[in-house]
Amino acid sequence: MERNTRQRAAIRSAIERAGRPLLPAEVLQAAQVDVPGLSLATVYRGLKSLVEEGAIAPVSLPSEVTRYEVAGHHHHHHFQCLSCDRVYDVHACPGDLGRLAPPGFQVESHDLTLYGRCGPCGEVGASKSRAS
Amino acid sequence: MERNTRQRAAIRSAIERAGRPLLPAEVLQAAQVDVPGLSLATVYRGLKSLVEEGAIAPVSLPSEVTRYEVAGHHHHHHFQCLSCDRVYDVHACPGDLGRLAPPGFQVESHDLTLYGRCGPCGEVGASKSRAS
DNA sequence: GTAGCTGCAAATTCTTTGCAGTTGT
DNA sequence: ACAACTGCAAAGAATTTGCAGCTAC
Repeated sequence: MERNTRQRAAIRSAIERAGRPLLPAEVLQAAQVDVPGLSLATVYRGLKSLVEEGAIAPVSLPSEVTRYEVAGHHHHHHFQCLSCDRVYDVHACPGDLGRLAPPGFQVESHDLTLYGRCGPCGEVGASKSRAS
Repeated sequence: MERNTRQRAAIRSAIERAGRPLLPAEVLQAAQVDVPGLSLATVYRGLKSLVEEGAIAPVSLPSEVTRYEVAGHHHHHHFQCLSCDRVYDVHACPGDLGRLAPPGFQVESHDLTLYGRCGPCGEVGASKSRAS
């Protein structure tokens, strides 16, 4: 079974504090506040085991490296800001998409990603400035 | 400007014949029928320049390597078979998704991916057999 | 005390690039 | 002719893994 190490706690805590899906590199940076010597390999191993125990969930978007967020949200989708690249949860769903598939195709699930300008970026009118 | 080489013609032709989005490795395999010595590096270079001249379009799905299909289709989405991993076009769209975003978020575009069992796989009941 | 964890470095996978030789136009 | 293209091998970027030492239980 899993042990309760400082590293694992720091990884989990970093994701919980963020409130939005984080990249492995962002998790590393945030978790190094608690555990300065933390390595990226440990972050990857921690992320994998936290996903397996159901504490966090992977968020995979087209052309993007997999991010991670706290698990337990119900079915939801994501919004990616075209300006800062940050990803946000969208707790809404068009629903009933099975009818869109070609005849003979059986739909079991779906992923939806919205793209545009997020609240913070819309306010300041920043153009393609990376997230902090 | 671009030159008309056997390699480029073979790459383009492989994608046109497929009728569905192909992985770079699938393009290589299909194009090697025309040009046996074709290298993967040339496939990548050819794909990039064909995208730039608008002949083909990249298809990027969550957790998947970018595939390529012929350009010119109007707005559409994709279906990925959970059994054979192949990707198909879906010429339908739920439309009007801007209302799903949080207040203050501006939606400009969206990506939708359906998952399930494709026609061919549904018929034979194959379980997780890779595409040919 | 010991099995599981950690950091480091090396290995993997996918994609890009440098280079010297080849080929359209 | 000459610039664009090609194959090969090496370089990159993201992720995984082998290993020897560390640590929670």
